[in-house]
Amino acid sequence: MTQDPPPPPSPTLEDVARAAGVSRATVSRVINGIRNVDSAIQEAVRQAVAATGYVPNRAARSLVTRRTGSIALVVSGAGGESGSFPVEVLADPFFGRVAGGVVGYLRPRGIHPVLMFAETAEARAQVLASLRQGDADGAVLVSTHAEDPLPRLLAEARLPAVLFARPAEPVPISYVDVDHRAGARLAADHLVARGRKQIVTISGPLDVPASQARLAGFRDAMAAHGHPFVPCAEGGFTYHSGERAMERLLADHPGLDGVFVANDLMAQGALPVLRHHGRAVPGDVAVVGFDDSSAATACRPALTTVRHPVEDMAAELARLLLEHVGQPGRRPTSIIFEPSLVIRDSS
Amino acid sequence: MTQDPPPPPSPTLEDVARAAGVSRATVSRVINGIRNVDSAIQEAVRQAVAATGYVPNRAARSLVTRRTGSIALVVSGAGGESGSFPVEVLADPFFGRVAGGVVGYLRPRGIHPVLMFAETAEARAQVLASLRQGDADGAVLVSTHAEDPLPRLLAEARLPAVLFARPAEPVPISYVDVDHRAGARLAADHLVARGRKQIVTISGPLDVPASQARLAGFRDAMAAHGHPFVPCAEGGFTYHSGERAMERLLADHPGLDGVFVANDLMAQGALPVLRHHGRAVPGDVAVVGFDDSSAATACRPALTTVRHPVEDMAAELARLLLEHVGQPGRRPTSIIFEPSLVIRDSS
DNA sequence: CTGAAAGCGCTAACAA
DNA sequence: TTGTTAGCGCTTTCAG
Repeated sequence: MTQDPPPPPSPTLEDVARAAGVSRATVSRVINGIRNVDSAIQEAVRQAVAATGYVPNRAARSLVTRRTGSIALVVSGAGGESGSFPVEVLADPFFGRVAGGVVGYLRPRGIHPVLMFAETAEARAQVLASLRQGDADGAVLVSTHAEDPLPRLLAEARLPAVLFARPAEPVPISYVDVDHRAGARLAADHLVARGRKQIVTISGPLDVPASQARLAGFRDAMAAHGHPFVPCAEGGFTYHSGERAMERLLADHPGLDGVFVANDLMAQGALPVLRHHGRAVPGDVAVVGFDDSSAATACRPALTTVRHPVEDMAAELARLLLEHVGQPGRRPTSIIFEPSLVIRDSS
Repeated sequence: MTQDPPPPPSPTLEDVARAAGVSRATVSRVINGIRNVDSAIQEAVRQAVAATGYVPNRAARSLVTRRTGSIALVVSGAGGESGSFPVEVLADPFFGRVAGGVVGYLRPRGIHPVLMFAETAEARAQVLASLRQGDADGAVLVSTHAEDPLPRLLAEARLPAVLFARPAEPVPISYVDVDHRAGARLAADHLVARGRKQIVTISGPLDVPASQARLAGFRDAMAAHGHPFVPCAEGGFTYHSGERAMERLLADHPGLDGVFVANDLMAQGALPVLRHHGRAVPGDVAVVGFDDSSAATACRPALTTVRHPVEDMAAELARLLLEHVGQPGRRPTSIIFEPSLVIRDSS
């Protein structure tokens, strides 16, 4: 057993107060930026803080304020029985963007998110308990699947929470989302403007509201352009599902000359399949993705895609959550962002 | 201003004690699983806990135990001046695997990591302060660049911390790493066994110890096979840098028939370049990657690669950290994992 | 404008 | 085996 000298106890408010020759209360006021403190004293306190190397103790503060000052970033959804859910989710570029947006907003405010996963009933219970116990003041939720029970559970527990994307069934909870229909319309208009005649689409999983909206929006827009029927192959938002869907479409509609793929990752999978079947992109087939994720620029050719402002949305979500934490009675709000078309080389 | 009725105050130990007809201390003992409590009483307490819906208050507990019961997952390194560091890092499949491994170990133990980023001096200071004020009991550090000052800062502050990968300069801190040289040797042996004669390599950034070790290990093994000189193009572990490096190598060594790429992401970038230049893989050129990340199976053809057991390593790292948190004086340890070769279609 | 004092909910001696 | 008690470090009335 090795032993180092025990670390010196860190200074407390009391120590600072003594060094500054004032009371604990005064030091506390200065530290918390409360006005009504003589500026000479403020200065003295600041010096004492610097001299002692004082850092406020979070636990003590939380105990009295009943706030932890941190928030949870919860990834929820129906993961398989495998224990690998966290790995899969974290490797998803979409999640990375959400987390990045949340962190980007929170960090300047000195708060670090607590990462939690809720893919099983047990994990959800753990998350709920964690929040009730005060691991965080509220939660930013990202669901990977529809029908996620967690939003409702959080709302019922009256825990501050906000959602990335509209829930499948209405739940009294704030959320941000992108206008999926409008995005799909952008893609449709673009493919038609490029003179494509046999246009098909690869959708996301149809139990997800976002997938439904993208498909419906695309079909509506195509109908308005005089294409009442658009063949569709359902994918699962993964690279491999994109490959498979493209294979199916090519088999059923060999003459296709335009594809709208409901996310970039599937489009990344579709591209090699097209090439393998001798179709040049964009020469023979124009491809439009959705998201404008890192996959879009990793593709060859680089993907024309509908930009989903995920980072901005996530930042707004974090802002909303902090607002809810600050005013517990606040009514839920939803904010819808507008997508835009990013034209690259695939169409 | 909307108002809901204020939420009922959550029950405290005192409430449970009253309901069970015992003292706070006894309830505390039961909750913390301390023996020496009459089983009848234990049962009564459990019932009272269930009846009241009691959840222990973390802040109060931390205040006295001087433990938060959570750990920080810190991503460190020299990010650019852009504020997008978190987004970039989180989108990296490698980081996802590390985080997944850490979470996989921690979650069954009821602890959720706090996510922090430390790419600038300011951010590092914030991380240090955060740890000192008790946002977490210790830190798992993942550095994206060598010469990261954070490991040393943490060691000097005597904060429990562990590292993924050996630091560039020695620092008294525990870490896990893979045997990079051995992995590179595996790749060399394999390419030679496949009958390749003009073998080249794409290395990672050479200021990173891991990159140096992979390159050195590869060259040593090739030398042992009678190839004293192996051309190398330096990359930056990114998709695009892999493309560029492959272009350079092809220009300088048009006859190359085998490539060892120091990570899968760069290999994923190299593959389309080879195809574009009319080289079939593995027919004309055999390609071997490193990491066995998700990129390896997303490639076409699927990548033969050196498996880097990142998740297992990360889990071990989390275990090590908890050990250090538990015994503050504990000496640093390092654990080296063995890589293995995963043969797929690219060689 | 500043200080004194109470107490947040819990654990850990120490007594019994 | 159980209960009593003293704080952990901080914020926040309430006096002054």
